[in-house]
Amino acid sequence: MPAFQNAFESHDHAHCADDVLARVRVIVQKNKLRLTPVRQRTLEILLESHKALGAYEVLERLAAEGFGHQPPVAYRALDYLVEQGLAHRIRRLNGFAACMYPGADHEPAFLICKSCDKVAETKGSAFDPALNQAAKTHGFHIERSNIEAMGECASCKGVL
Amino acid sequence: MPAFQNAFESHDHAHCADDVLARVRVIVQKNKLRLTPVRQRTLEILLESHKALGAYEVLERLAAEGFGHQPPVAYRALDYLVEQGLAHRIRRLNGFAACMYPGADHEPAFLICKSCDKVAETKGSAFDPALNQAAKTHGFHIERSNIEAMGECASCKGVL
DNA sequence: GGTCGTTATGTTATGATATAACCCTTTAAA
DNA sequence: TTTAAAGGGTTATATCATAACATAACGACC
Ligand SMILES: [Zn+2]
Ligand SMILES: [Zn+2]
Ligand SMILES: [Zn+2]
Ligand SMILES: [Zn+2]
Repeated sequence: MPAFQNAFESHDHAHCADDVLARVRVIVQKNKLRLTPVRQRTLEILLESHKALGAYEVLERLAAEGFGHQPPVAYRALDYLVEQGLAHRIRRLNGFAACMYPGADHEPAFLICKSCDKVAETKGSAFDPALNQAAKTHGFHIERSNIEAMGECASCKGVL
Repeated sequence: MPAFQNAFESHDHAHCADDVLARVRVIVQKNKLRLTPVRQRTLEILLESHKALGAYEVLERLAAEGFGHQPPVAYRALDYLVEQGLAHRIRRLNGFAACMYPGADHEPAFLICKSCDKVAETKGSAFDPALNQAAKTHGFHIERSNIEAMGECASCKGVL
């Protein structure tokens, strides 16, 4: 288990990203995933920063590197990563972010800084208890939940 | 306080919607809101069902009733309702739903049935404790949070 | 009531996001 | 080595959202 990295603070991000990639490689082996060149590069691009990227931003990068130039190229790679739990979709930003806890079987939740646009993923493992309670009351079976919190990170708050 | 209505079960929805509208009227008075004809109709349209509506679906309805025919007409009315807390945006569905607890100062959370597309809003009042904890760890100040849970309602599960 | 800044509502045009449908290539299984 | 399934490229189009501008209604004030 890696040391906790605060996405909002400056840190050795190369190490931070490599660490995720190392865990991804294990999962790829274990689950016999086909992490093809486009998919691999897409994941690496997402891992370059703690910001969520739009599909078209990813596409630009891929195209510049010799992959296809059309939207489905990016969407397919991104969708695959999301399906495999290696990336998450951040609806509020119409964007995608690499999963920081691949293989950890968690309900993703995100802290999104409105000032610097960085995104931190939290590794909660279960659903919000209040949500669970509500589901029970409604007779509803939750399969997936998405939590996106908007606010401001400490670094940005300090600057203001 | 109105009786709890399970959005997924059949119920006296006319009463359910009227009840919300009654509470909206109080808020409009109290906060001196300008619930103009387009805005009022937009809210009523959202209240017709427990499904989230896309902006263009709302627009179609408004246009048919003599209001403007262009997207900004719908988006402006919807954005206003959201700003005033009378409606919520459901990012996962690219849609909007009337707030079922107007004036109740709550962090909205939604249960979305993948089969019948109905949406139930829960009246949790505070942030997810795990999310709060994560925010604390990250030195992050949460302003708003959105919780959207996908799954299946009891009615639909029974049918399958 | 008339003046005037603010808010509201309509328009046209465009931007941004996402998917459908098709074709050929690669992969891995029989 | 044949063959079905998955991948990756294309063109075209669907869907969602906003920018920019013009006119009309409102409301505070004199
Ligand atoms: Zn990092
Ligand atoms: Zn920040
Ligand atoms: Zn109802
Ligand atoms: Zn249902």
